[in-house]
Amino acid sequence: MIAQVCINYQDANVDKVFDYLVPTHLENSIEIGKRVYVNFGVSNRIVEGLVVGIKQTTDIEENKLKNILAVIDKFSIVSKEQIELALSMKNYYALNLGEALSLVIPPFVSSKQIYNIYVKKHEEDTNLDDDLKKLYESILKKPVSVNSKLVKENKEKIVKLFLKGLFEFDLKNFDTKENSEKNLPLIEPKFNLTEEQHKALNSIISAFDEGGYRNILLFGVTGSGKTEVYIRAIQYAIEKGKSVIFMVPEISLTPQMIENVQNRIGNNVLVYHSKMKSIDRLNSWLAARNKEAVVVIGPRSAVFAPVNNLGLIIVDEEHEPSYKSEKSPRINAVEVAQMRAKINNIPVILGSATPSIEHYFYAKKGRYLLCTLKNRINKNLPEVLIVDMKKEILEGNKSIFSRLLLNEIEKNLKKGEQVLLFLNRRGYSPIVICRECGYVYMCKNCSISLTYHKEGYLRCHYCGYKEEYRGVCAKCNSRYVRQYGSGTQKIEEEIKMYFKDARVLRMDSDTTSKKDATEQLLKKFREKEADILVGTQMIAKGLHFPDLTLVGVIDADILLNMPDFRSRERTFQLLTQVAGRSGREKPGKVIVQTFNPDDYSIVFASKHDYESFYTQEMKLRKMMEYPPYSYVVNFVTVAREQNIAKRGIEHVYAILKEYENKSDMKVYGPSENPIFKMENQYRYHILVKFKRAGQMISIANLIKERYNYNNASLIIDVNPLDTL
DNA sequence: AGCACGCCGACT
DNA sequence: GTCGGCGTGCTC
Repeated sequence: MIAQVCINYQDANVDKVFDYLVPTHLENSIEIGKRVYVNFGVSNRIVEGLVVGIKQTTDIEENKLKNILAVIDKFSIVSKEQIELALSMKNYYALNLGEALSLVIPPFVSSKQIYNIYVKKHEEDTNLDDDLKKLYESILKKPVSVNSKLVKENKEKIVKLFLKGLFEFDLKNFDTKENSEKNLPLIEPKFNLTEEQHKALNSIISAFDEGGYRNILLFGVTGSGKTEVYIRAIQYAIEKGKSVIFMVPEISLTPQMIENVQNRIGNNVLVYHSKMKSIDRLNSWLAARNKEAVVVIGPRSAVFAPVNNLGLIIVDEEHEPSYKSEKSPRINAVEVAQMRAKINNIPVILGSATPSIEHYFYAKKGRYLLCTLKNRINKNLPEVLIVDMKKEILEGNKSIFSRLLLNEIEKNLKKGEQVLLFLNRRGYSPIVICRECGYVYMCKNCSISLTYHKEGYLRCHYCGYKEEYRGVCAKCNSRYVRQYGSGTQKIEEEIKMYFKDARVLRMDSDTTSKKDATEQLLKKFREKEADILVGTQMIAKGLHFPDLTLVGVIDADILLNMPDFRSRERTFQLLTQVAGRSGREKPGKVIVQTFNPDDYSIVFASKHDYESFYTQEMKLRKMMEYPPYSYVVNFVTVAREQNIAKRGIEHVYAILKEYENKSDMKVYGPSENPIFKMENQYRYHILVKFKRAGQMISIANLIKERYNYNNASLIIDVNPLDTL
């Protein structure tokens, strides 16, 4: 028997699978997904590896083949399917094998309280040296975790005992939640599906019954009842004994959704996300693995849940950027969901009110199945008014608020209805400048201006650097220092000046950093203890307030002016989303303030016209050869010294040049990154557009393999959402 | 990651 | 002549 082992799976550099001979006494305990000890390299040092495959024969010469020394996990910590998924990710994102595997390895493996070293079975005459015996007895009495002091100080002895087959890793014995599960009665809805919902559900069900990998784009405007379609699809799958993974962009903003699903599906609903207590997370992990058919609901990481009999994946708000990881490995959970669906031969539902351009394109082309929900179930869409802020200024209004917005706020306050003011920028003002010498306060770690916070400090919104604000220019000592632009703090302050009696709440990452703060704020607003809610991105999504009838978008241009080809798509999506907060139960209004009142993303968002936006945007994408007309990879080199980062990108460029004529690609750069310096590291990048996905993957992997300038690290971002 | 191999400069 | 710098490549 031969085991295929990934060496040091957390580690980056041994990026290969190695064959090892399984000695007969280990044949019963070895399994895919368990970790093992093996000899590695010329000096035969003992390293940990993960079994990723088992086979009967090998091409490796007999004298080179080494033995598995010990199997160290009692049960396999990753499934065969998860390993397959990791291999798909490795290929698509040009990752190291180790990086890819670490995504599917459960976090409890390194948890102190949960995963421990145990004595496998106690034998009296173990025939051990005195100090080994001492350690053995100690662990026999009290099992220890990998991170414990005892293990760290006795690394070699522990390994020796493992090699003797005396130890194994296992879960700590604790009460599983099984008994405390409440058997609440299921709540059945009082309403029937609309015709559109029926049609969508039927398409989903027949795709499910047919089997096979299939993408279904569920394009439903806000309030058209997508959730109900999801729930019925989940019910259907569960009845057929299949599990479902239900992905949501952010768990903290979807408590109603979770509650909804739990009320309808019952005990087999598992929540799974990284902010859970590790014991709760383990419970979900175990249940996912042990139960026949479950629903796992969670954000990005839920796509890796170890469920059995996976029959359906649902991605809600498929267009949300939070599905993409900003850190390496830069995976996109939507793409990973597709990979997993493909592996399992099952359908994946992508739901959105504003589908990503690429996905809608594929749906229109027939590559995806398209289901549309056009009608809002109860009410009509809010009326959206655009205010040209250039005109406001020309006509003498220099305030942040347009006259129209102020008027409408006043009306709302009189009626006792609520207002939401949206500005995608926190802090007081994003720029502090000396009017004497022109100095702009910059972060000392990043090429980013510091944002003034009214608590009296300046903060970098990229690395978190903070310094005291003294009101004196750091360059010329002038007192003529001014703050420019506005963030949510300023909006809050100014709106209180205009409406002295209004009760104003602010919700941004500064006011929600404490635990439960988000819930508290939303509860206050829901119970009408406040009239106006000022906030960033986080108030744009999913919230439902019956008395909220006015939404003001203070500055619609922030996203629009990002140096990125998706800026219009983002703007359209965000405007549509935030507009959807208004008038959910009564007629509502939305006022959009902008300096670009004619930009099609703003115009079509105000008309709730996705189709026209799509058509217009596609013209641009085609002309500029952006996705879906190309596949984009961003290569970034990062180093503490500028010229080292530069040299790094030149290496990448040299390799790219070799392939430029052999494949259908266009190379842009090298150039400095839009944010050149970040967290004290300089960054250069090259953007490459490929005509074919296959070529993108092979070139990205080639660059990864051949890039060997170790002074500057290389980030490969496949399908980047932005290039900052 | 380690470790060996190998191909050049500065030394007893 | 050889000792050792670290660039390159391999580890089942």
